[in-house]
Amino acid sequence: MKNYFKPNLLLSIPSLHFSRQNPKLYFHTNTHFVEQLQHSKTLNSVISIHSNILKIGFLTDTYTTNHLLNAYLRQKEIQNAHQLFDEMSQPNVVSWTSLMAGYINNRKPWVALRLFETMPKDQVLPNSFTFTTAINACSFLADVETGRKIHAHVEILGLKSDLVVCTSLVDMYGKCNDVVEAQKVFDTMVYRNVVSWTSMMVVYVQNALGEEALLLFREFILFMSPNHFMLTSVISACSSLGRLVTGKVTHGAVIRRGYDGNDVVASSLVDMYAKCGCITYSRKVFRLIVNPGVIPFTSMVVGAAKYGQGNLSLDLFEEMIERGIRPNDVTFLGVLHACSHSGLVDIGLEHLNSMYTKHGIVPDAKHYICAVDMLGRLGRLDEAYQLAKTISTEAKEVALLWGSLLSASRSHGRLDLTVEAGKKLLELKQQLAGTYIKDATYAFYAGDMSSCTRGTEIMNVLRELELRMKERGYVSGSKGLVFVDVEEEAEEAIVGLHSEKLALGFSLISMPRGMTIRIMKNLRMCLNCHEAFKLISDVVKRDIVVRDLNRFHHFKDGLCTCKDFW
DNA sequence: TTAGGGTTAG
Repeated sequence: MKNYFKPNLLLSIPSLHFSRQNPKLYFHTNTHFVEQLQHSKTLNSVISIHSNILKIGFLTDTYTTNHLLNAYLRQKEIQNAHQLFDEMSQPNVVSWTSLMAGYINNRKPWVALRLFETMPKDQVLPNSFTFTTAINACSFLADVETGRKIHAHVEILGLKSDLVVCTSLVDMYGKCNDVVEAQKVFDTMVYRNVVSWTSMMVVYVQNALGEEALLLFREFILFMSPNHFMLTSVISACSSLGRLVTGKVTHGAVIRRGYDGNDVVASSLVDMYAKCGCITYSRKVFRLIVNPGVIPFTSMVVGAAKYGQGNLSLDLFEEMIERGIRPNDVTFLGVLHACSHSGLVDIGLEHLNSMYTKHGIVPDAKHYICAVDMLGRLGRLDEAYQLAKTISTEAKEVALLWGSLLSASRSHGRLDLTVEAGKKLLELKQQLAGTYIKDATYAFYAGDMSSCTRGTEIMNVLRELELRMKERGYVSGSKGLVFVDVEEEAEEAIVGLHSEKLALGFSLISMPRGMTIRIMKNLRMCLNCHEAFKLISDVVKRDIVVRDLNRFHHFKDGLCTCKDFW
């Protein structure tokens, strides 16, 4: 703590006058320090105030020291804060909770949990603030087991009526993918506000239950007004469902309420329009952001890449570098995706190499898988295979990797590598066989329906759909029914439509854990859409909400202000 | 009355 003792430039009053024997002076000086700490903006100013507090002997006062502790934490000085905490004669519950929160903000939530366990041994009992902080740590760690234990204590101690504690529980269960438990907490909450409703909506969105999120929102707006946090979640739900019209309506609400200047809201809109096939709208919204940071830029880079506008994607990447915005791992996924789909393999590989050398980002399995895909598409299969063999990652990604190579080998007539990739997929399937459960994942990849457990069944239905479309004059080809997701071929088909008018109306039905089927809007022209949805829902045995695509007729470009559309 | 909850890109 040597750096605490900086020259005292602020106060030079003899310490004699500041003893507790002079309560009035003591109070005023104390208030003075607290005010200074609350307004301290730099580490130097905090150190300086700390030095003055030490001189006058106020460090024995827990209230003042807590302010000092938090001033260090605001400067991200966790080590200094912890040392100060250790030096405190009587740290109270506020000191403990502050330090715990400090560790969470410094990305060390496990230390916060350790402190939480230690507290009672130090004769300090946690309160609702401490519980919220501990639950928050579990949320960061996705540690549902510890979360459940803390939840049990919350029930025992009667903290169940605390709005903030319950909201953090909803959030924690959601981050741990336990939607049922999150919903239980939400349903039994004594009080709810816009934050708790938003938390529950986010739980749904992050667990692929966008429809439930929108239903909850419809309930919410009956008696409360949404803020920008909530509208962002609604937009996010629309993105996940491909609900363009609802997204536009929400955009209208954003503008009417004056939230369109908010970067986070704008980023969610950029993403939503891109996912709904309206890259032009994404660009419009993006260009209205005054100083776009890494997230809106990445949304745009990824969005453009996905819709085949590789050059736009790469231009945006260059622009962000020129502006001094540091890209991250997600940005590079978008860049590699763009190169892959524009045939720019060597440029893509250069970007992959530059990730670490120029930007200090270590590429992970996702980046390498993207590179394998990129090489495979262009027929550089031996390089792709050599690279693929070096990648070790989790099962889901392994399937993606070898599925992609299988598809590329097949289309380039490389029987040897087709067999190799097929073997790898088969091995994986055998490994996973024991873990399959009823109504679980239907992961299947373009050009490889054999890897889907009900692939034949699904293919039969899709063939039937195509047949019926043909009966109504539809000519099969790249336009029309697009049904296989996960792999990019599906997206290429979307790009194949080119016309924004057509791409505007595709509907995306996403189901939990992997399976997604897309139906293009022009299917409606060839086949009764409800019929198509019904057929598919029969196959997958899930309830799919049938969307009335005819509604698209009622909306033209621009914003819809129909409030009750949600 | 110093400490606690929700939003965006893969």
